[in-house]
Amino acid sequence: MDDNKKLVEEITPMGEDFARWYTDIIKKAQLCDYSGVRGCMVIQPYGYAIWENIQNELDSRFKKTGVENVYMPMFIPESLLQKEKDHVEGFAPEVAWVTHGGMEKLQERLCVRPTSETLFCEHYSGAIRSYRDLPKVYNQWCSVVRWEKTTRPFLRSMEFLWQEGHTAHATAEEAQERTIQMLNVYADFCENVLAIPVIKGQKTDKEKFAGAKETYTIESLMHDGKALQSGTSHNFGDGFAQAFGIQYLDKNNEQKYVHQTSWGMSTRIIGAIIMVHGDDAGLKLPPRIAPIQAVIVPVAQHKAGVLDAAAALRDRLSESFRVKLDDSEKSPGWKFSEYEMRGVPVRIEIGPKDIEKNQAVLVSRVDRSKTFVSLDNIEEELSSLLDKIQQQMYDAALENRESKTSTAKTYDEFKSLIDEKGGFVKAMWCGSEECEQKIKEDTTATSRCIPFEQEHISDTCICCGKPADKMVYWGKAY
RNA sequence: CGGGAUAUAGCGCAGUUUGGUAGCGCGCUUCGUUCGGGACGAAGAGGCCGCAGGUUCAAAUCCUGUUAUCCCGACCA
Repeated sequence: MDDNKKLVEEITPMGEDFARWYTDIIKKAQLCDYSGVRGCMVIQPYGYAIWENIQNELDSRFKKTGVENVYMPMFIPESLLQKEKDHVEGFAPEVAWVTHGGMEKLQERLCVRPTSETLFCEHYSGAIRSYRDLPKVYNQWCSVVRWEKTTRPFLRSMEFLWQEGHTAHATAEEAQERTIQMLNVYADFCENVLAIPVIKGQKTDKEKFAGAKETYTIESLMHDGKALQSGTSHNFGDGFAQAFGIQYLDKNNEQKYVHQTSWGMSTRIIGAIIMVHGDDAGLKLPPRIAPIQAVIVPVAQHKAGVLDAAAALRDRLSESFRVKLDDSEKSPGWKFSEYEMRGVPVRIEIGPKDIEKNQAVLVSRVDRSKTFVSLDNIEEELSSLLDKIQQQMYDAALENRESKTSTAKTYDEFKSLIDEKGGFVKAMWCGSEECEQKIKEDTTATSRCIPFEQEHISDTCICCGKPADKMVYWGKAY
């Protein structure tokens, strides 16, 4: 076929208008819909199915590290929210308040949780008495509300789904270990399940979470060269413990404050999947997260035996894969485009000619390559094709990130790279917030992270020229 | 929260300047022919013109207000 032919007329090409491409994909793939509630989205079955797969994959990884799931209230009394000073200052501008219960004005207003540190802390302050009660390694799956000024589907909505893990430990070392452990879980999940390569590192003081001692992050790069914080893990030290009085008696009968962590990943990651992998033909889902891994499209389905063969194939493959048979009356060509647009990794065509030869056609979403495979060993063929696609998608994402990552030695070079090339720019930083602020004002780029994998680019700060020993990833971010 | 734009059938739009019977394309329903990259014909169904006020004999159209969405900034997962 002619590769230049635009199959899906409704999708704005990425190169023309990336923001529009993004919303086109979401609408056409039926991931979510707008609702009558400002800034809140209706997550549709296909989008929610992706979230359920994310939940399953993450949750099982969490549980292997000893995490237990709980559920906390969605309301936080104002007095409770205010116990930790930095935390409340960080979140106050964007919380929603409940002021009335029925007709009655409340004595104390309640905020709708923007995050649940305070609730976990209050619970821990009562539940922890002795070192024998530690560690507490809790997580909850829930939604939170932040009163955002501008919103975009998945990337920033007023209510969003996420998980938030909150732990309490006897020692600072143990808390730090847990912080990094969970960051590694997120990184492993992104790279191996979502096929999204990430940069692991630490946030600067300016960018860290309200109330945290240290914030760690995984940063990924979208197709348009903008960065997206894809997961975070915070070490709170004993700051919250002091504010909330969370103490335990250690083996020597001494009162000690606990050390805490929190970590989260949200439906925002679905935005990353779209923007890292998608192309002008639509969404492209990594096989390990795709709600439909293979769609069976019967060809000439009115002919005797075709639908039966397709249904039999579906039943067989459903034992090991997430498979859908589309036996609707749409033409095959329509179905090809439709499932391509919705990002299904593999299409399986089966028609009279195939049935005669005991075969089916596997078509990859990545490059539309066709393979004719015998029905005798189609499970093996499909399985290896899905693995291949998963790997190809990771490789392509990595290549895109590498091609959009550069190094700057002078400030002029830095500014022009940020401005013209975009992507990540690696540069040395002295550690001062003034330089960070100036860079942001000059370029709108922010520090994404101080990566664990450091490189020595030069001896001096890209901005002020003073001695610098930290290499930082900079970039424009979502 | 500032600056700009939009809201008419499920989706995409015309109609608004100059007030006068609600339109087009796609989709949807039924029947027939089709089927290996978005098939074709015929016949149908579908609207309080975002919402609330106002002006007028008459409002999708003019005036207020309001809500939602999009784009660009500032703020944020």
